[in-house]
Amino acid sequence: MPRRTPVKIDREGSAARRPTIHDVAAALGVSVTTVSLALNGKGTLSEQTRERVIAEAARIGYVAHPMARGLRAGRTHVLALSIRSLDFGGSYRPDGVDHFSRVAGAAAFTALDRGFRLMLVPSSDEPGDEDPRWADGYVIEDPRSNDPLVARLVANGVPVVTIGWDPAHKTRTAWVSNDDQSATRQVLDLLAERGGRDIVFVSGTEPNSWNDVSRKSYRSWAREHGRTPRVYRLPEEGGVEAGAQLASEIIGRPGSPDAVYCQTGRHAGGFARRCQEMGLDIPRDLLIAAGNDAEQARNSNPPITAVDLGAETLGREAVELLADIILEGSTERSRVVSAQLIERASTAARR
Amino acid sequence: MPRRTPVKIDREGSAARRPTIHDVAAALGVSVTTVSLALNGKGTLSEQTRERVIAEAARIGYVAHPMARGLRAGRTHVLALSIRSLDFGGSYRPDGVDHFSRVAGAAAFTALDRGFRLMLVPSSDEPGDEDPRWADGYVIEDPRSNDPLVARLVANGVPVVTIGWDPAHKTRTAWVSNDDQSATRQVLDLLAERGGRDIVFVSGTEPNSWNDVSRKSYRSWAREHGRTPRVYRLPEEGGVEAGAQLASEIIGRPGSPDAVYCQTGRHAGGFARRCQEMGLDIPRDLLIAAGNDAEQARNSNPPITAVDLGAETLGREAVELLADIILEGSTERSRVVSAQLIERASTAARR
DNA sequence: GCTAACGCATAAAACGATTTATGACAATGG
DNA sequence: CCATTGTCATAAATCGTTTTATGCGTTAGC
Repeated sequence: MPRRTPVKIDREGSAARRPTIHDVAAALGVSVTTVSLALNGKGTLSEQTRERVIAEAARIGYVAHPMARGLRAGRTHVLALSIRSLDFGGSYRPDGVDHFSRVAGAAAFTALDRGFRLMLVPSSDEPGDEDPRWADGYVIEDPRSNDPLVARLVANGVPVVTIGWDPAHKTRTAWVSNDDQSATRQVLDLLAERGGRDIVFVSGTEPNSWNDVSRKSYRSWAREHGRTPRVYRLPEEGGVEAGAQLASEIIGRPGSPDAVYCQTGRHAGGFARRCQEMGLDIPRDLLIAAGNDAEQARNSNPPITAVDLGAETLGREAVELLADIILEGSTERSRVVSAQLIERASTAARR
Repeated sequence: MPRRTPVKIDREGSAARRPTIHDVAAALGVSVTTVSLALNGKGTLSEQTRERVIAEAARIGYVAHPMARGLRAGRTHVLALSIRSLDFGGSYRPDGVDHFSRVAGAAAFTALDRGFRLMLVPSSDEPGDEDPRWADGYVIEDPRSNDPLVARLVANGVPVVTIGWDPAHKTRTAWVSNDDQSATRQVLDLLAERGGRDIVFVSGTEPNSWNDVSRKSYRSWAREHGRTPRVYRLPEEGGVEAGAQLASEIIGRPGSPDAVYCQTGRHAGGFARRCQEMGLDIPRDLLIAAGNDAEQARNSNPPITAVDLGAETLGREAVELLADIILEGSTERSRVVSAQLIERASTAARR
């Protein structure tokens, strides 16, 4: 006996009832098992039956109920994206939003391409937020060192891909990242080539791999080139103001540098502006470069040389990798995305 | 007979089995019905029983399986966000990303506060993309005129809140928006007050309410003030370049304006830069203002006066409104979010 | 003392798919 | 002619909830 006679009394309500697998089965006079098997390419069915089912399903616009499918099969076809650096101590941080949105946008599109939808999970560090029944896998952007969210997910056996890695546990998850070391050296080489003698490095304070690796690379580069490393650390949240503040403190004093490399674009923007207000000419008196290509770098005057981390590529590759792991059981562990050094007027050759 | 003896043989697999409603029921020796009723605040249960259930659920960390709940109750506890202006003709547009990300970020956080999660739905205009079984409601940012996605959703009886409204059907959905008319007039008043005689208006080409209303407001303002309206329309995708291009075409020619109001921040940034390259001083020779507070406005030199549309507020209010409609059956139709005029050096009084 | 009402809890039927185990029938082999 | 094998399809169990309809004692009403 069929479980329900399919639609005699059609509800008049506003929300139209979508066709179910039973409707397809009934229309063809086959069982729901057959329909499911045909649509999922499983079981042993004659090619002819399979085609008939597929055609009929398309005709009446049948799409499996996502919740029903998720419940039974344990696959939600949802990927979760957690932007760690966006949320800190529970409060929303509107800065740094440029990079985030590019990653999220690209990730969302890529997910769709691979048959997933992307869910935003602002990471509140509260247990329960990472419920594995919601998503088939997680992308975590800029995990912090010893990230608790990552730890819980991994412990629960949920596939995770990080963008950048947890500095305390590089091997715990698959990851996608730039080659931050070579990017850093490339920038420093450029600054040196353009006449930078005393190059100061300004880093952020978040304990993520981008900050870590870049800082280490700067130190070793300085050592190799017989220069004394000078590193400052500015909180990312400080933004443009923090950069300006630092400039006030070190420019025009004894030991004032002739070149600055700020990892954070906003810091670079603020630093540059303050220097100009103090009467310096960029690039004549001071070379300046930024470690990410934020709007502040592009739109400063003069525009600031910057590293384009390829936010879109990072987002896309992270999702691709995650999809490969989930769908194909890939054991790939990491992908390196190439960063692009964009030379602008702030490091132009001095005439 | 209980449906299943709860966990004797614990699977050794990696993915830990989460406790179900049956586990809670068994631990207390009550029925699953009781547990469900207690947890959802329904039915007639003694206060004592209710509390015992709640306590036990908390103790073992029970959280309802989202898919099971979604299937049975028809509520997914998911809100979908579609950024119409981000996707056009199937290709991802990285520009305009600043506003998008702020809206999305704020929306995601607000959704969590109201017990929802936010799903990103890049709107490909393909039927099926808007499957109402995925989300309890939709937020649609900057719908186009006669937006097909909006139409399908409304036809299916899905709750929709738009940010800005569909110019062809303002009453079809609930919406959240700035008061674009008063914002426009405020900017124009400022420009006039600072000595702008010949004020040109530069609009975008997307058929959304922001563009529509602002343009109309400019026209009526001009009429009221006895000035001849001059409107240019630049594609949003053109970005900074388009703005610069336009400046080349109209500045320094006969009828060259002494003030410009570009709706799009990127257009304003490009326009300003090109003017300076042509030897003009801002604000002495030309006043300039932008209709949204993009990075390009903030970081130009001099910084450009701009309208802060309050992206975070728009995202937050849209979700709040949608949640009120879904959760409380609210019949509220619209909320107006106040925009902030931010005066900067580009419209400073001329000495 | 009998019925009605009430308070509290539950059994069982959905929701819409996937998966497992099984069956019907035709063809093949000895 | 019976047993074996293979092909194709299906019935029924299951995933974990919510909801509907029902039951069982106890108290109240007359």
